[in-house]
Amino acid sequence: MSTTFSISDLAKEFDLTTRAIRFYEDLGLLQPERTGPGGRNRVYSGRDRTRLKLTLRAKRLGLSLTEAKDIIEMYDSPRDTGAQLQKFLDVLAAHRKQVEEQMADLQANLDEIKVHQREAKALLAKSEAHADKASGKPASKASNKAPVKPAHKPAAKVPGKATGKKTAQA
Amino acid sequence: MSTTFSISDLAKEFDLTTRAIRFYEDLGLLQPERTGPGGRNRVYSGRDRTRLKLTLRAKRLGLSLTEAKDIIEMYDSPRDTGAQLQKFLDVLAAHRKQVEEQMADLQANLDEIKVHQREAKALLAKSEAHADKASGKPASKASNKAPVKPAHKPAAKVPGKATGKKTAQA
DNA sequence: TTCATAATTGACGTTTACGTAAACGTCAAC
DNA sequence: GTTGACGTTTACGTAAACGTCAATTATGAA
Repeated sequence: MSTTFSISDLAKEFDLTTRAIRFYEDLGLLQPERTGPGGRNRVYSGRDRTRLKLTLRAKRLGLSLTEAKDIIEMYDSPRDTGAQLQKFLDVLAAHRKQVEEQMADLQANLDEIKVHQREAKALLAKSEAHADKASGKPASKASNKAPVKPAHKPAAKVPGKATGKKTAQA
Repeated sequence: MSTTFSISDLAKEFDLTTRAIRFYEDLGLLQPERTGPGGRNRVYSGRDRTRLKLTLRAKRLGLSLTEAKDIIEMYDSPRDTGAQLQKFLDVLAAHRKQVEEQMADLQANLDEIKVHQREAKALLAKSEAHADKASGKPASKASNKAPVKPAHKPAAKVPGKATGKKTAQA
C-alpha cells in the first residue's frame, strides 16, 4: 500500500478543480500513473501530492506555474556529479536571495499595517472618549489581543484564496 | 515645487514601460494631472509615485492589480467616522493575518532552502575529498558567481527582480 | 528646416491559468 | 436497465497584464 490518490482526492484536499489538476499535468508538474481499462484513470502518488503542495505554495508566493516547475524540478533532480551539485548550490543561493528580498517586502508591509493599526486605534479611542458624554458605560476597549471581529464581513479578499473556501495552508 | 514626475521618470525608476504605467492609470491606480498644449502630457505627483511603489510591492507579493488597488484605496481613504475607523481596523486585521500567513509560507520555504544547502554542501565536500587523490589543488569551494542567469528572456519574471536592474526595493 | 526623441491614443496580439461545455465510458445502486 | 457519480478527451472561451505596432503631435538639437 503506497498511499495513492484519485484526482478528486487531491481536488478536495487542495480545493482545486480536476481541470486545474489535469492542467498541471499538461505542464509536467504531475505525472500520475494510469489504471482501469485501457489505463484511463489517473492515479497520483505521494510524490505527486508533494509536488502539488509545493506548486500551490509557490503560487501563493507569486510564482508562475512554470517557475514553480523549474524550481521543483531542480529540487528533486539528480545531483550526483560535483558540477551538478555546484550548480544546484548556485540556484539555491539565488532562490534564497529572492526569498529574503520578498520577506523584506512582507516585513515592510507588516510594519505599515501595524502603524496604521496604532493610528486608527488611537483615533477610535478619542472618538469614543467624546461619545462618553452620553453613555455611562466604559467605552469598548481600544486595546485588543485577539483581532476584533464583528463577523459581518465575508473575509477580505486575499491571494491564496479561491472560491470562498479555506486556504489550504502548507 | 511639489516634486512631480514625468511618465518616463517613473518608468526608469521602477523599470516599467510607459505602456504599463498608462495601463495602471486605466485601472484607476494613478491619476496624473495633465500639462502642455491641450493637456496632453501626464504629470505625476508624489502621491502617485507612492501608490505606484505600493502597487509594485503588492505585485511582488502575488496580489493582482485590482487587489492592490482595493487595498491602497482603503489605506488612503477618508476615515472620519467611528464606523469607518472600525471597518478600517477590521480590514487591517484581515490583511495582517494574510500577510502573516504568507510569511509563514516564506519561512517554510526558506527553511527548506537552508536544509538543501546544508545537504548539498556536505555532499560537495565529500566528493571533493575523494577527488583529492587526483588533483593536488583544493577543489573550487562553494563559491557562487553570477546568480544563475537565464538570459534569454526579456524580463525574467521572478518576483522581486526586474530586468537586470536593481530591485527597486521599498 | 529637418531629424531625432519623447509623448500621446487606439487597437490588436500574447501569455498564463484555468473555466466551460460537449460527448462519451464505467461501475454501483436502485 | 436506467440513473447518477465520477472519470475521460477535445476544444473553444476568458480575464489579467501587459507587449507591440501604427499614426499622430510636440520639442529640442543640428
